[in-house]
Amino acid sequence: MNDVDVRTRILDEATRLFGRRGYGATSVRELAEAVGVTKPTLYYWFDSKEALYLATMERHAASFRDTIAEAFSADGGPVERLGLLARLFIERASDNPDGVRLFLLAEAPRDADQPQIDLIAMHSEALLAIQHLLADGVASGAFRSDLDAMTASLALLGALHLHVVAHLHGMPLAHDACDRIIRLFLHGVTAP
Amino acid sequence: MNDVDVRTRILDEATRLFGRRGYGATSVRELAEAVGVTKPTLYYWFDSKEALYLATMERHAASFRDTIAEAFSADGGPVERLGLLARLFIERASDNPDGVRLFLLAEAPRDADQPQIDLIAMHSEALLAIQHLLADGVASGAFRSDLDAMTASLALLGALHLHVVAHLHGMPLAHDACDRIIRLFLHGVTAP
Amino acid sequence: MNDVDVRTRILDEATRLFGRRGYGATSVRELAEAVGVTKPTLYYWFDSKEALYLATMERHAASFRDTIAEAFSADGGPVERLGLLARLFIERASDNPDGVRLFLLAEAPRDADQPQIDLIAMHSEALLAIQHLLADGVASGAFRSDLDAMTASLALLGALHLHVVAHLHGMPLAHDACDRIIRLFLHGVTAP
Amino acid sequence: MNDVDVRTRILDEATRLFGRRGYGATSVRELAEAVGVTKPTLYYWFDSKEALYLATMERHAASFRDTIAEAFSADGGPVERLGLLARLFIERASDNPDGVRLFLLAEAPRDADQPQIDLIAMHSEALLAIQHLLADGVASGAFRSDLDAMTASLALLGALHLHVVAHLHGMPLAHDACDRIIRLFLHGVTAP
DNA sequence: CATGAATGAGTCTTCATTCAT
DNA sequence: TATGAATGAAGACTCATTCAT
Repeated sequence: MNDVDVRTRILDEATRLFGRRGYGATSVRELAEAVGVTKPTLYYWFDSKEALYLATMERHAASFRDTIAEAFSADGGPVERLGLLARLFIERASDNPDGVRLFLLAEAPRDADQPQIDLIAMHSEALLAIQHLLADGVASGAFRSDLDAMTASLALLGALHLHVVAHLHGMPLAHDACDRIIRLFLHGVTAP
Repeated sequence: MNDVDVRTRILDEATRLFGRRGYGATSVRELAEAVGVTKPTLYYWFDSKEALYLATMERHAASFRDTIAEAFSADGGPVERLGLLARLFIERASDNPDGVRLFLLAEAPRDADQPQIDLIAMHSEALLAIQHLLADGVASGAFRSDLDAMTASLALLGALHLHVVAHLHGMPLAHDACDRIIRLFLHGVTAP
Repeated sequence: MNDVDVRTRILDEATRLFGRRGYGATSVRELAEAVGVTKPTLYYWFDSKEALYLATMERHAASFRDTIAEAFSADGGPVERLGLLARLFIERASDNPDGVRLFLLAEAPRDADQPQIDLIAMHSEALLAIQHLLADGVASGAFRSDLDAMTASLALLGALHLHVVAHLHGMPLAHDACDRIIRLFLHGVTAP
Repeated sequence: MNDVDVRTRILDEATRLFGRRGYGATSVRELAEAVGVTKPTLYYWFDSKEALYLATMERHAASFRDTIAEAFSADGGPVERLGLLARLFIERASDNPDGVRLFLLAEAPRDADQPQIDLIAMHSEALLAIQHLLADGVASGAFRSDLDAMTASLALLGALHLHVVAHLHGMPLAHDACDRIIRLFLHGVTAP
């Protein structure tokens, strides 16, 4: 039907459906129908539903890691790079809502039949990057010296995260939303 | 078996299981076995699996609303009440991990068989409360006058949220974590 | 449909179908249709296809054990009791061809998905009984003193077994077939 | 991989797997993997799974027929040739357990999807040979004149058969097991 | 000769739900 | 109130087989 190769089309549909319905609520039949192939074809390319799920997650985890790495290794001071990271985070997430939903639905600790994927484990790369940038900023005197890097990194990532989630739920995102978040992160709410 | 009434025991187990496995992955049989009753008994108390799910969600949404209201209507200035809200948010979430997971797994937009429950809709009460507190603070001159309440409320709630999630994933939570979050929220990371 | 209880009807059909097609070639769907119930009903009574198979085997193994015990504990000398055992063996087998086929198809050592049931293990009760009777006969002077009980018991049981198998394949069985087998077993083929 | 031609390797593996799992429980995929070829290759050499099964059976039936013919046409009197037949029967069966199992699993009358192969039909060559030898013995005065050839042939073959089956199930076989069987067959169990 | 890729029909099993008691 | 027994529909997965290359 399509020109893209079958494996990729399967992964694309898996992202979409797992992201919308969740792992348990997405049936292999639905997946196959959505791709336009038969179930055995799907099993020809992936060993099991679980293997397909993990492959889907891994594909997006990799792209997420790239985004982080890109911002982290960019030129500029800590402030600029934090801004870039925020911008990229929100941009990529907005461009790829299915991928985001995929990880949102995997967010909770779970057991039994849903394969173990850890949003926090995945986010921890971003957390580490942010913590590094913060440390750089403290070293350069840009950030307060008593800064608690863990709290701050969780706060920034949480802020970005919830903005994306709200956006996915229909809230419009101002064109300068990132700037606002970063500005808040830098200066807080207190009146000068 | 237990002395608590059946309906409550069903709701408790539903919270636990829906929160751990998700809606789709939790079977009515498992639920009945976990409660120690037969399936028809379960259907005697709740019309359907979906009705049980909604009741479970509602019970925790109500308790969440109470928490927010409690903080909102407390005595003290905006800063103190923000601090109280943060403390209560994290306290109650830590005390009730199953309830938190229940909403985490429902976080994504979905269709088909999972009943519509909206984390953002639920959080929006907290968002509104925070925005009110922020507006009070702006009015009283405690917060900067150009404060963007939406951004700030999402940022604070996101920061709290991610702390809780990280905690659920095993990260230890410092006894003064809330204070740190609030302090950061008030003053930002920039060196004075 | 029938008056007999469902569990028994399932076991009856399972004997028939497993005995005719073998374990692997008999589908749960076929079984359910043959019984006149739905598949879930079948799973209500038995945990799995394998559990049903084992229960079916056990039911007939028990009846086989009873037959052996009946002959073994009858009155009379070794010769008479051997004759009775032979007669019962062939009678019961002829009356219950499905049960016999069930064990015939299970005869080979197998692995993987077919549950382990051992024709020899089952026959070994008969072998032991025969060996006891032979030992009694040797003690009483009826049988030759240098008799090899293992060889003789395998020979007698094998002779009976093959007669039954041939009968199941359509060979008519003379009314005095048992007598002939026993007579041959007692005196051999050599001319006096 | 091997030097033997593909067709033969396929037949060898088919003997092994059909003999261990049975026809229905052996999948074409397993067969292909065991041989080390792809499924289409297997279909290049054999028209279908059933055709492969029949070819496998036929190969061993032929070797069985040869064994019988060899004993039957040997030199010596009826007694010697009966002994030879017994020895060859047990020898060849012990040397080729997979082939024996192949026929054991096919032993039961069946319908539907398992191709019709008849252990009795196959054994009947041996039965006829034995009956001929017995008739020779009666004619020569070696065997009793009122001998029932059918009963005796089934008895001898059954005795041999069960010894082989027991051996396949792990029972050790005495080096002179054949002699003991034949001696018993000739003289019976009765004390002289 | 051999294969990578695909399929329609089937496998065993579990689902949420119901009904007579 | 509660249950033992049952069901239609669907679950994930595998079957023997084919076809273009």
